Amino acid sequence: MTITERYNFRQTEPKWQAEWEKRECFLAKDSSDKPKYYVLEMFPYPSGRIHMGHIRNYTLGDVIARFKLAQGYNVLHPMGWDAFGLPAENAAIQNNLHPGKWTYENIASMRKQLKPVGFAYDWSREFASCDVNYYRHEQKLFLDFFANDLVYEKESLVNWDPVENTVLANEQVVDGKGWRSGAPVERRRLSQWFLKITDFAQDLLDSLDTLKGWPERVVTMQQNWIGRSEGAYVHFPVVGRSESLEIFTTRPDTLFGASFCAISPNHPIAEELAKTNPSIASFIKECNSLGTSLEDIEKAEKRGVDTGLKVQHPLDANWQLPIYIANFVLMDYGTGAIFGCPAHDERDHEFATKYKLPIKQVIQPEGEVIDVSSQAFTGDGLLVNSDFLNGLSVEQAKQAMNKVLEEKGCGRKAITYRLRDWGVSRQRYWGCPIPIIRCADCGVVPVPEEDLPVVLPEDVTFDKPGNPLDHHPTWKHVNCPKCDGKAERVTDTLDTFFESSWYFLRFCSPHSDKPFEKEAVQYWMPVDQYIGGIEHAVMHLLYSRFFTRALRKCGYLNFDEPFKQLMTQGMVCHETYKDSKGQWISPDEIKKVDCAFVKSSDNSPVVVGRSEKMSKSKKNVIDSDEMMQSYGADATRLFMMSDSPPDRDLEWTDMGIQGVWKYLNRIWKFVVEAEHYCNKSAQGSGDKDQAILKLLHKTVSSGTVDLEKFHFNKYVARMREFHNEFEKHYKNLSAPVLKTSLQTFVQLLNPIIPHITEELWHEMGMKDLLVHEPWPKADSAYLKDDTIEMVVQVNGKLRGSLEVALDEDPEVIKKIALALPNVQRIMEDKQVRKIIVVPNKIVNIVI
RNA sequence: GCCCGCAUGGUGGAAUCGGUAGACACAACAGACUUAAAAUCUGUCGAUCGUAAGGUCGUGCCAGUUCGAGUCUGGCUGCGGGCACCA
Repeated sequence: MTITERYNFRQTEPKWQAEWEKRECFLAKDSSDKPKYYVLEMFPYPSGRIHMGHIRNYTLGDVIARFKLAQGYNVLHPMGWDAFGLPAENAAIQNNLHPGKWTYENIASMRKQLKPVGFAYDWSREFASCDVNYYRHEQKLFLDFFANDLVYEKESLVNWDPVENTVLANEQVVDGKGWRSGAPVERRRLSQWFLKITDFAQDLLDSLDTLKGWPERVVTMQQNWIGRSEGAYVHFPVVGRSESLEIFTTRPDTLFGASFCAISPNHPIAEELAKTNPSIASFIKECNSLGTSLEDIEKAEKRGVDTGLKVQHPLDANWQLPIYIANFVLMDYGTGAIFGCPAHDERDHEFATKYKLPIKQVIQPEGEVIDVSSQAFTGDGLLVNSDFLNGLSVEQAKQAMNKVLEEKGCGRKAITYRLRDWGVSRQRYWGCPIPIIRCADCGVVPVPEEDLPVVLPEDVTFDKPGNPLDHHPTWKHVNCPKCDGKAERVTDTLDTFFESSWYFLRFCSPHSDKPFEKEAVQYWMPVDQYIGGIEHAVMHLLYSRFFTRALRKCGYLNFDEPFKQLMTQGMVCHETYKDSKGQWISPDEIKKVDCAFVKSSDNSPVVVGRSEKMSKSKKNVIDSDEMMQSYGADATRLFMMSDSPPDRDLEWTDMGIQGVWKYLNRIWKFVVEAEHYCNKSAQGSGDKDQAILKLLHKTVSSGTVDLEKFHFNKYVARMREFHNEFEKHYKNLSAPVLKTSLQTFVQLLNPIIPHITEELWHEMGMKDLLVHEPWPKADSAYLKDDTIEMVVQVNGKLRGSLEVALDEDPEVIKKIALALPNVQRIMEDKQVRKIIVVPNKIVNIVI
């Protein structure tokens, strides 16, 4: 076998990677005559191994980067590490390793895995967010936010493990218990730092309309997350007390249908009552054992306890309502108190039925009989049993009620948002220290800028629970920058979403001694194409949108939206397997015998399960290194791109990667052979030349559109279609047509399989690198057809087809269609009622 | 519980604006080459009736709009993502 017969990726791939690096093909220049293009994939958490989900994410970005490079853009395509986070601390506890050591070792091994895939990254811009040179700037940004009134401190609820005396992440609460101690968690108040994202709620909502390049579902999810609602605050005087209970409602129109008020278990009144009332205290304790996760709270059975307290109806002094403490009322939303109208709200209805509270109908839909005792009616209608609101529509009633509430001084119209301010305090070591000092005399004192960075101490221990920064013997003890008296650092670190909210700005000028250079950000931002998982649809993307607004307020930049276009990719899945004992087993522990899988070790039968997201727990992870070794980067890349569209899940299969590998060899063999054929001075026929040129230009034209829309799987299919046709006829082409067609074909494949195409380009005797070649352009002269095929239907059913000139007269088409034998046969002697002609597409005869 | 998606042959998917359902592949089957296997090449490949021409059914389920629905509307079912301290 000669070298040209089989493609040797083990030699080729490293060779061209070295060449690209040597010639600095992918270094982004901070100024250029070319238009700029910033393509970014969500930077990875350095968990230790590159998995297939990473490879898919980065291949998507890489194909775009290479395509845009060829199209003549100045491309920025960077890579870095989202390196702070909980897993590093867990590893530290388990293996007695420093989180920093663990993290940097992981980064090194992941970088080593990533390089052989041949991504067109500008590696000179790489950084890890746990580098002091990254987080020192983050501290500066925090201080600027502080100075610009975007930071404040307030008490909020956390999950507390009473045995370990530690704050737990939601993930660390399993069935209401601490994951290590097994102790039931408690909700506990803790003073925490918050960013005022709600200052921008309306703007974050309004600007979503401008994000035309975002998937609609992500926009909808953000809209719902921000959750603007118009309603009213209403004061209910508490009977026998001087205070009143303030509630928020979106349905002031139903105020005359009120039958109870409910407050959160964490409402001040509830907590006060708990001090003297043991049954209330135990109910609150039970509610608190649910932890802080909204999901758990809302899934739990709706329960309440009567406080014994009564409120007066704001519009009728003789009407009293009970106050309940209810487990579904959240302290974080509105005022932590609601009024219940069971007839017109499902949750209130459920609650009222359970505690035998009155259900009073106040809305009557027109021309419909309803029974609110059995089911809440939430639709539109006219107000009844409601004093001055009677006869009004829901919308009119809302306005009328708001007006009266305001006049009587017992309420006011208000707009609220579901969005809450962003709590950024974490009681953990492996994060960016919050640069604040507490002084007994001066209070809260920000760390002076010249004292930055506040560096994480290296000498920490993880032998006891809680925050090592808090335990550290010396770190937190400092002198107050104002009065020089004894003071303490805040030992909380920032939420890791903080790092990922501005890293895309840092990539524009990663070596700057400021957070970023204004000019560089001005030039590169916004990110033209951002790519990552749908799981980040709300939080990360919303925080980043908030950050640019906050930075704008601080004078750092002058735009609001960081990501012009967004692509959300699906997961990488694999079949799952279980052995005869029902234990998960991995794909490399099994083998195929007579169409069924058995365990390699003992030939026992294996149960094949459905395809699921690759995860360690289900043992269906395919190692990227193994694929690199067996099939190489191009094959892995091609498989990633050719099967599923980017936003859907991709199922990794052994057969699939093998098929792609075979195809790479077919490309190799074909191009090499055809190239030889060029030199045999082939004599082509004009007909075949024209036909292949037509197909070639059509392929270039529609292929370019596919790439622009990120329809990579269709793009690959189109290339194969062209290849199939080309391979059939290449021996009948003239040498010049064969040559250009081959070159264009190789070039079109380049963004997806860059190594083999670079090698073929070289084999074809081209002097420069293929990555330097401009993207091919389609000649419109080849794109038009003179005649087209039209389909003929009778009553919407396919009955035949006809070939006519482009834009043929509809009357002519009708005649030809009616004359078709199959149409004649179906019609028999029936009358034509109507004929619909859709130009150049279809004829439908209605009989 | 709430919010957001998705569902097309044995499998992954294609169908640009409501206009030929199944492009391009994978698997399978048959054949060629081979001592044999692999590789490669050729052919078949939604179901069903029919010798064929051709017909009927078919895009998770039930309705609806339309000359025409995978695509639009309403109602379900199943699966997935998110729910604020996993990243």
